[in-house]
Amino acid sequence: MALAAASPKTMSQQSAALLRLRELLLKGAFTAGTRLAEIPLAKRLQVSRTPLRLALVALEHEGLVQEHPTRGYVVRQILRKDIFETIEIRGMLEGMAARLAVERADREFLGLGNLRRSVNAIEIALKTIDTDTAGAFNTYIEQNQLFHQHLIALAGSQTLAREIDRITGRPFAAPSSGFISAQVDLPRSRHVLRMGHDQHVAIVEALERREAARVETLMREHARLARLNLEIALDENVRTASVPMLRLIRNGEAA
Amino acid sequence: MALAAASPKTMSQQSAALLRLRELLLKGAFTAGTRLAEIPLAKRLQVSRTPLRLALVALEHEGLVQEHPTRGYVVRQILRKDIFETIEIRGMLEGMAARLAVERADREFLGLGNLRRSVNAIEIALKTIDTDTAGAFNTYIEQNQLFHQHLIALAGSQTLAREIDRITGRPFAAPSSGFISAQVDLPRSRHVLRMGHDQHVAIVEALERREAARVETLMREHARLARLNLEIALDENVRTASVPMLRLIRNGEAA
DNA sequence: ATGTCTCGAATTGTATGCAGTTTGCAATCA
DNA sequence: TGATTGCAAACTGCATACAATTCGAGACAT
Repeated sequence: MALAAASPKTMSQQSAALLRLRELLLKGAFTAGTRLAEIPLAKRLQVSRTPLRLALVALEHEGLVQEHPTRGYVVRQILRKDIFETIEIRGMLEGMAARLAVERADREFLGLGNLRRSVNAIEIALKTIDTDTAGAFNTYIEQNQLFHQHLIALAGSQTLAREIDRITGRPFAAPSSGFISAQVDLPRSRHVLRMGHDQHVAIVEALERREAARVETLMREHARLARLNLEIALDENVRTASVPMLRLIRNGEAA
Repeated sequence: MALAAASPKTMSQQSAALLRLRELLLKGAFTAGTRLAEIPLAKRLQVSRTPLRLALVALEHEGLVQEHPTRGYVVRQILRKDIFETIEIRGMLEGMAARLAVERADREFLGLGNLRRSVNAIEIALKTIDTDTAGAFNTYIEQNQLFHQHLIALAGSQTLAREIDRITGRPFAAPSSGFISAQVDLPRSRHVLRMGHDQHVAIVEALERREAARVETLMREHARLARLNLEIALDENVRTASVPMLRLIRNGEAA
């Protein structure tokens, strides 16, 4: 076999399976609860069953699939509740990161420049939001991601960074370009961008002043924008055709 | 203890490998950085390489082992810094759990009885701490674990419970019987028990009064006792013979 | 003596065969 | 008609063989 045509370098089959399967899951290619039969899935991903198995174990720890008691793995269903809680957890962790950044007295915030750059870029983009809505959204998503990355780096905690990474990978836990840009047309979503920007400004200010408790609270609240976004999307019935991942969401209790 | 999730009847080879290897790692059977060669390890764990591999993937996500870029897995080294950060994260998450417990207005805290029972049991045990030190320690460890479990259950968040479980499984992130009981003879450690108990009392009180912010802060601080414990152990040079896991800890930066 | 290159042994990553279960279907019975 | 049981197909979990890499030892050149 070894038809590694698609991979640029020599990527292990396991990584290939992991990446491709994760992408499929996040794209919502399966409905919640679907059994992931190994043989057809292996064929689809162009790997054999062994590396696929390894990928499934990894994805279980990422919370995207679930071990079926008697039979392999199934696509994990995502309850709204789960998403909201995950967002809240992300807020806690990023809040902690912001606090740690302040508490590290050793560095003189050399990294604040990066944060300011992102904030400025968003500020400029937002001025043209009515004429170039898509562009403003794209800039926001891009620079927002950088903002968060830099802030987490400032915390100087490898451990925390890892955890945030894990959480952020969960569906809808953090703004993803595919999801957000589906909402470009909604006025309410535009307003969310402005709110996010204003929060960024406040966060940078709090960091400058070394206001640890404040910046922690601000980051927590900032994370909750993801919740607001999701609620808007569900309210407005964003067509699931453009965001098939939405189909994974269930309202009620666990089924 | 969802970490011990396994079917009692037919334990899969994978679960067996996972449990036994985790135990070995947490016992400090390997020094940090040791390469985990598959063939001898498989022999030692009485499983074949395939399930062992799956267990290693799982353990990587738990943070106990690390993938070597070119060659299998190595035992992850634990920096003091990592431990302290992990403890802090646990405090954040448990604080969130306590807050959620308060915020859930639907239940009338039916579970507070469990918490009170644990608190009372510890209270009684502490009265005999000078005559039956070991017994008091054991009771504390046992009931403390229950206390935390019940509190987390009160939060009613499966997602959060999972994350806390993950974090708690990390070495030294939470009081473990093997570690704590090695400190029975230290007066400072006895004092830590009393502090922990006093905090439990305050936590229950805050829950009763539905003081969300207070209980969150209390839980955070409560987690930091684990840090204090570790520092005492390192200060007093608790013999690594009795807690070989201590050998995994390194002080400096990543090596 | 030090550094580099080559070759061999050992180890990992992958594929696949096999056995034990589970599931779905169908036939039988109430 | 509905439920139950038995059977066959399919699938998972595991072990192992095979191939591709990597590491180390030793020789050779500088």
